[in-house]
Amino acid sequence: MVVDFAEMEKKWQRRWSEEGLERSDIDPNKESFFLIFAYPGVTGYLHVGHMRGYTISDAICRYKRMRGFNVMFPVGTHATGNGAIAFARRVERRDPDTLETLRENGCDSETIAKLADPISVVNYFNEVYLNNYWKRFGFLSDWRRFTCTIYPDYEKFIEWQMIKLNKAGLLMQKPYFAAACPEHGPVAIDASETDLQRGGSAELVEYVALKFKMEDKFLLAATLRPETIFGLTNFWVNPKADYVVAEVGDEKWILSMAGAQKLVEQREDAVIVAHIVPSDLIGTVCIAPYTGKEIPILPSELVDPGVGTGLVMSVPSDAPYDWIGLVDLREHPEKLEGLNVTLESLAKIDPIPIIKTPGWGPLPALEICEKMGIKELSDPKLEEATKEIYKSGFHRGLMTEVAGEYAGMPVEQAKDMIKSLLTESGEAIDFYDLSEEVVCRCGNRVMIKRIPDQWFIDYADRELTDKSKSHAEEMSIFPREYYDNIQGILEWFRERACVRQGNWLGTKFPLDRKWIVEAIADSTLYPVYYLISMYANERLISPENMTEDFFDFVLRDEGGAEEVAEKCGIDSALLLRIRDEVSYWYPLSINLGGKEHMTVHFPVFLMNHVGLLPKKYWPRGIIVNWYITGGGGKISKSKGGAQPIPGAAAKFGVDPLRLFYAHVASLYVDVAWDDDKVEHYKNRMLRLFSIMDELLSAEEKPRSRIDDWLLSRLNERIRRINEAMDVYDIRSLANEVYFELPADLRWYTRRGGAFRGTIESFLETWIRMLTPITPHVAEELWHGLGRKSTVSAERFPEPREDWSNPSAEAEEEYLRGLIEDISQILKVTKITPDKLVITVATDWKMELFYMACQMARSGNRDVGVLIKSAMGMELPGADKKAVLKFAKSLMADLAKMTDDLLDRISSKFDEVGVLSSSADFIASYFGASEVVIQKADDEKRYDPTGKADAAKPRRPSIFAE
RNA sequence: GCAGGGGUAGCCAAGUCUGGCCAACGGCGCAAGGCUUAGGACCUUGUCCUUAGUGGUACCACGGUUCGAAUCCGUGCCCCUGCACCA
Repeated sequence: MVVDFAEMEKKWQRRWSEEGLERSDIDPNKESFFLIFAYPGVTGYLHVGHMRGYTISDAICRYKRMRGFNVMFPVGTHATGNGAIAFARRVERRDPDTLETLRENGCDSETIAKLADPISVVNYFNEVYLNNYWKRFGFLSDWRRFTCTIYPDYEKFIEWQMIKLNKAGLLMQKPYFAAACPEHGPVAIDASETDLQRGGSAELVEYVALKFKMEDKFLLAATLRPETIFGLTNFWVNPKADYVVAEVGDEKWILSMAGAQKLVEQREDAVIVAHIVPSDLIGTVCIAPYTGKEIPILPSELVDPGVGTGLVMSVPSDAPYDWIGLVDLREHPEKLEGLNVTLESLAKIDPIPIIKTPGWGPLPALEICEKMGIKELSDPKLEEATKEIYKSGFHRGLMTEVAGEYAGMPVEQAKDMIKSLLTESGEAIDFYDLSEEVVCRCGNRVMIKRIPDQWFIDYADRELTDKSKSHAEEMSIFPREYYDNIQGILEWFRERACVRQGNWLGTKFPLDRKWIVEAIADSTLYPVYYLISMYANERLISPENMTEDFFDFVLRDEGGAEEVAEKCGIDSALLLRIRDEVSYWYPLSINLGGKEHMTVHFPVFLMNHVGLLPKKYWPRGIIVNWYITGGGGKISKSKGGAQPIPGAAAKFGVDPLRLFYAHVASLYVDVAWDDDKVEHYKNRMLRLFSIMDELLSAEEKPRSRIDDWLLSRLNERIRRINEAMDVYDIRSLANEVYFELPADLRWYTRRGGAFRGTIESFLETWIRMLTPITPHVAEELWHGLGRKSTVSAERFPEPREDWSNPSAEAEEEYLRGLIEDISQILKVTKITPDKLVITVATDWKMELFYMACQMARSGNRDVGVLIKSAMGMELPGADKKAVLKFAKSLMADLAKMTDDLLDRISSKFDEVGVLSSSADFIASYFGASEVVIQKADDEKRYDPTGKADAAKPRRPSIFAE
């Protein structure tokens, strides 16, 4: 079968657009359904995996539309941040990978030339997403409402949001420590390294820097383990490093040059005033904070001047590096040459037990070095040893008696207490650093900078948190696990920095225009903005009209129409129209987004709604989707999927892709992309056309029992599908519609079904059900059936009483069970049957069976009672022994059955009748020339092996020869 | 570190909340047959062991609750994901 998917897609998309199916306007007679997917960030081309969530969104919306809802499904893009800037920079410096990607995606050189400008990048990709992705995939989205976070009208909306947050008391300012380049200001540290030359995976490290008194100055040692001060034995200085004196207030601090530069970023009052040579330090002593202990200063080349403050306090009991450092000096006295340190003084240094950890002796560092055979400072195992000791000591260790008032306390707890004690007494300061070297694009080293007046949104606010949590309980949140987890996430969510400076696209912060609103903060309330964007896009309102009063009125029902209209300079009728639009469509029914939004976007989306909009506008649902990946994580070339999205659409067809997304797995697991799989879905699509052809061209036969069966099955599946879609289980819909129903159809045909009326009813119903997932194919088939309407605008089937036929289904199930049994027997015996004898149980067994069913249904499954009643019954032809035996096995069977099954099995039907009318079918199925149907009590029965009496109700005995 | 998810037959993947039509949906792969005769198409049957339709063994491992467990509880082993100025 040849199907030109591309042409078919174009044809129907044009038709939908002509009919305006995608447009969403108020209709007071219909209930609204409003779904968005979390808009993508504009950072480059998307790949086929990204289309999964979007496609599911469209399928859900199409389903809802067909169920009679008035559906709103707008799309937009998120351009805030540095993604577009980074992209433009790559184009500007003609990065080969970037240029190749652009060309692969069909971007001509003229366009490429324009993409050195970030705004052009945004505009370019907005077009790509809209035309090459979303429209290409047949989405029925209201394109008039498209918006982007850097549009001037959108920015007015964000300004309003920030103003309202402030008025609601949800903004606050406090110091903050963030990565920054000394020249270019704030930079983003992330793996894509858009701002950086290297160091994208660095993390923020919070040290405590302890002050060790030395004459009139302090040595500043950064540590992660302040609780180990009790085990201090010495101090480490790198004999080759560059040290300086920094003046901080009226104190003089000594630290490495690099450390001092970091210090300057973190404290405005710090100034570097002098250099100092390491040999002036080594060999002298300093006084430890808190304990007041005097300790010697020793050399160690392992002290990295670039890490922390470039000075290290030594705790050989628990730090393998420190222990081996001492060992090293003892064994290499030449390292002490020219330094004022004697071997005798070294020999006096003994590790002090400070932490008792289960499984370890008093000096774990010595122990682990021994165990792992570490003897040299150059041994790479030192790192592992350090981690091991730290992990077990921190989680399970207790402070020993040397810790004074902290003795016996868990390390985890002592650490925090000692830290705050030292910082509060001025004996230590917080000191921030990065876990690895981070270098800005400009070549400068990125450091942690103190931002004294950072703005935050106070998501820790008690009232806001509580309201959000209780509202989340009322929402439809999928999957179930996330419904449960979101409670904890909302509780955990703290203040969040909401503005930033630097190289960044986004809205200027209205309270202080030196800031730009950060990328999560401007993407929380936006679903409601789609209800306004259309008016801005159509130039009915302009950004100047979009004042605080305007938004207050349309989003919060505040103020009088006339008065507000005058203030913001637009017509009051228009103002009312926009407000009505909001109140008709809002709240949002579903926000669908990827799993990465679970701890970031979804909570703030919810809390901003709760904090700023009236309760009637709080969102109703969230769906989280997992990804299509390439086996290892990213989409890879080996398994396919690396091609641009339009290429995939051309290769496989849009509908096969849509079916792949919907059926390959539930939304809540990651799935690897696989060309072969998609290819199979394509075949499945093609098959739909031939199925219809075959059905319609078959020679008609009169209506029979199998017609009842098919319609009843169809009806049951409709019921199941609608039930599944109540919880957005799109995979179940796909499974029933694309796999189960065709299987039913095959059985129907095989059983001789070919009644035109049934076939048309079936097709008509089935094609409607194909529409949400594979709309183009559905339209094509719908018209192939001679319908003139667009099926996308038709109603989705609902169960109908007149199709339901439980007895027809029961009969067919009985027959299929029998066929299975016969197959079993033939398989085991390897008989090719010429004659099949099927014997139905005797009447008295039937009678007993029904009675037992009645008993079981009324809750009585006791064998004794059954036997007693059986004995009292008149059962012609039955002997007591047989009755007893049968009653026992009967109750054993019934005991295992569910009520539902009991109900079904209890209804009477005529086994002999069903079998007689199917005898020909059974014969042809097995290629037998004769099928005999008989009753067990038939005197003329054919029973060469004496099996006939084994027949039970619903389980006839079988003999083959 | 903080939080969360998961281990199901050769592979992917339903089922687990609400225990019982579950030897476990569906797909893929494989085998046989059919159709057709080069099309990666389609249809049928089979695909844990055993067996005249029975029985046994199975849903990471071990233990428990129950008349009954893939499903509930406990312990252990293994894998994965997200984490805030990256959207």
